[in-house]
Amino acid sequence: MMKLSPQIQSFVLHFGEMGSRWGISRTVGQIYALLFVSARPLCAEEMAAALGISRSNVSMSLRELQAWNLVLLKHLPDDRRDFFTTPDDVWQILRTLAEERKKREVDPTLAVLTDILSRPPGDADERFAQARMTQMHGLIGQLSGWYDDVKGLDNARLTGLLALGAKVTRLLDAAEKILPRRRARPADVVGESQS
Amino acid sequence: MMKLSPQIQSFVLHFGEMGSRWGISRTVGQIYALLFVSARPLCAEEMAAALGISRSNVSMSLRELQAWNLVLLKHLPDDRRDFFTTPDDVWQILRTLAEERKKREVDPTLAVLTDILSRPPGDADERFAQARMTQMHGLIGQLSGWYDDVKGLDNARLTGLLALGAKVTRLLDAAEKILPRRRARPADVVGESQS
DNA sequence: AATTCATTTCAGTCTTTTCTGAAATAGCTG
DNA sequence: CAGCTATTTCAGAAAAGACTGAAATGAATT
Repeated sequence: MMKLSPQIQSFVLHFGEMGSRWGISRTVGQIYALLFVSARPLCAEEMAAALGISRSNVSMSLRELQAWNLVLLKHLPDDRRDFFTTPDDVWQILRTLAEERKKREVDPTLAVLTDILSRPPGDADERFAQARMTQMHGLIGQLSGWYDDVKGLDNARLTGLLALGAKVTRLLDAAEKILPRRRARPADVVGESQS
Repeated sequence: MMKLSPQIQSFVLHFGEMGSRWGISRTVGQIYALLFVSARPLCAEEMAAALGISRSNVSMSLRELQAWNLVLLKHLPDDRRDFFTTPDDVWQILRTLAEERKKREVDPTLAVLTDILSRPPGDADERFAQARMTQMHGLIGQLSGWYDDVKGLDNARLTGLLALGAKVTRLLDAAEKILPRRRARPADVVGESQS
């Protein structure tokens, strides 16, 4: 069934499991993992053999990976078959993943919230519910804005940003002392309990 | 089945759908959404009625939400029933979500990678695979480190950090000019294509 | 210790998702 | 265009997951 080295097999199986925790199927996760660690592009037949799954399953899974932009189609000279790889810059992979997940999860949620909040609340319960949704909308909006701001950074700057981490706040604190800024709009901070 | 106002119903149904895209079931998503927008704590019976699902399903879903630390158990005076709410600080909810997802997804992956990379590679293919896994390990390690660094920040600082966004890099660039730092360790940047 | 009310458990059913094999499609090549 | 070879599609089978009702458990009250 699987003629993979134990190490690669562990990796592939783990990604299969993880796939289930995300929205993707076990097979899609396994195929991605396999391509990721493979030294050369693979054709569908090879993947089916390596993972012990049907040819048609590979076909469907690859289609899904392509929809996620996680996989690259290559053509070898004098070979009609389709070969596949993953992009090799892991930072780029991260960007793609973030972008796709935002598109599928964050944006629709923001849209639903915006729509609901545009309608006037009926009774007190609805007014409360809208207040809560406003908080959530504010939070997601801020995260989304931060992401848009940061997604264009190149690898070096991204690494730098991460390395800086919480140290940034020293600057913020310093700035606060010098020019005390007005607080964030109430709607965005309602329910704040820590601080 | 559902005697909820249209607005709340939209919200609840959307979270049900989203739940499926995550590792959680539709029902768990709906219950969470319902509690989130509810002005007062709800008991299991009420949730079952509002969502048109069985009492036992509510019980199991609540158990799962508790495992995620996403829900709070309350007791009302002179009432034996268990009532539930969500924490009301959305930033705290975000922290909890991040923490739990890290625990379930990131940490196990890091463990698997560490284990595999501790074994000596056999042939050239395994050497390549390990190089790839090293890249991934480096990336996840950096993200994980950043998270650990940032997770303790209070709401105000977190907001500030997000608001700053990419602007931080100006500082990084400035620092770069003044004291040109040595590049990140090769293992962490192999395969870098952008920059 | 019997009653009442709430929660949990779980075996079985139902639903949804994933996977397969066979057939259809597509694209070369002679 | 006939013959290959590779890919895609899709109806149904298989597997996984979610949900229910009934029974068990627990906890408070009389």
